[in-house]
Amino acid sequence: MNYTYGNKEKLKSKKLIDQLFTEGKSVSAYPLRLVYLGTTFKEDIIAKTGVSVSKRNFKTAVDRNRIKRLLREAYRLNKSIFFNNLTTQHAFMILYIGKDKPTLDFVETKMKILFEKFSSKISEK
RNA sequence: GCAGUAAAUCGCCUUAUCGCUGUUUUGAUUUAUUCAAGAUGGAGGAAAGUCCGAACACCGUAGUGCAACAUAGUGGCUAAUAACCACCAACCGUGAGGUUAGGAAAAGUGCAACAGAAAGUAUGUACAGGUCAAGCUGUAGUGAAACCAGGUAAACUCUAUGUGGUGCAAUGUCAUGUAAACCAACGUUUGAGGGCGGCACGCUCGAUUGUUGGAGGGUAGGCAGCUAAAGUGUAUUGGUAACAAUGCACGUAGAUAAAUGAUAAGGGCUUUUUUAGUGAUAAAAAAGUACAGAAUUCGGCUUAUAGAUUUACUUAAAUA
RNA sequence: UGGCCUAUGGUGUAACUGGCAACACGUUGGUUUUUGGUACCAAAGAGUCUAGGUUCGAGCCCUAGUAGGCCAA
Repeated sequence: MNYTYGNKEKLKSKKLIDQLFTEGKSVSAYPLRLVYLGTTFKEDIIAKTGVSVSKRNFKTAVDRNRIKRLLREAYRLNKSIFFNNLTTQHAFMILYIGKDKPTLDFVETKMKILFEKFSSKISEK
């Protein structure tokens, strides 16, 4: 089992992010929302993932950092389950849409629901 | 004891598991960095607001005049400031103390609603005094201000002093692209047009050229800048103080869709309740544990902040 | 990171050089109409984003904050 979430797996290219938001599709499980796009990149990994929280809903940087850390933590601990069946490379962006501060348990359960929705949607096609 | 004033300090801790990131050592490799293992660093008193002042970088070494902006008691301190320190003055407070944009109204211009006879182009109501006569004198009345006039400069202005501009998205460099390329019109060595100050003069570059339109090609990532600094702590000396000098010790974050975390357990601290005790206090339970996240770097200021600690000082009324 | 702007009834805007905060739409009530709309008449509704200061007096001047918005490769 691999619980790491290193620099290579983070979504950092501005170009790719722009492409993701213009061409990507999304699924949501409130208060989370996943934007995804099948692409290819050089590194030998299956997915690049980023995380985002709106400044509109959380004014202070401390709250935003806290939520982004929780999202990353939930992704890190569960990603091996999510990508068992995934064969092609993808870019992901996870957005937090809610307005209340969550706990880790809450985020984990929601994220599991979110990726179940995603994988069922992928396998339909 | 209660209440208050001033200054200063701290602002959660420990362990376990799983992670993130900088530096470095060893090993492996596809020779480009990547991977593995080890070692060792990793948010604040405000990191915030961006209100002042600098360092540093570039633009034309940035001259003169006008304009614009800022500051305004005296002295000191500093790299520098509008910050800081001391003193004087005015105002507030019983007091310890606090606040101050605190130059000039005999250079000029303006402003003063309502009320009032009159707010300067000066003028006259009532009562009393007074006179040949007279606002000639006093008081009252209106108002923030009323009779040899004053007020207002956080109104224009004057005086003194100061300010070249733009900011790390500065700037350099590598990569990509046949790209200051190509087409059309107009202008141009008789100087077009530009050079990042608001204007003028002056200065300077200038034919591999300027403006407008058309039709297009790329980049939007990497590296440097980047963290050793007017550095931090401490002691002594000088100074009322801000601060300065000297000695000793330490070597202290560098991310870039943006690291510095998550979870669990335990312990502090505060408040409330219950129980025991004459009481100081002890035990148990519950709740709370703030404001807030580096982004080129420093010195100040301002604002937010649960709670805790220390030192010096004050006493009008009220209580013991 | 750096720079700039705005805030006035429920909504959109005025308020000159500091001197009684105004207008339209909307709201409420009345008249007209068989009823509703239209039209006409009347009324209520703010103390100017917050806190200080200057001034006799502040929406206006000054300082600090709050909220919202804009620009820059």
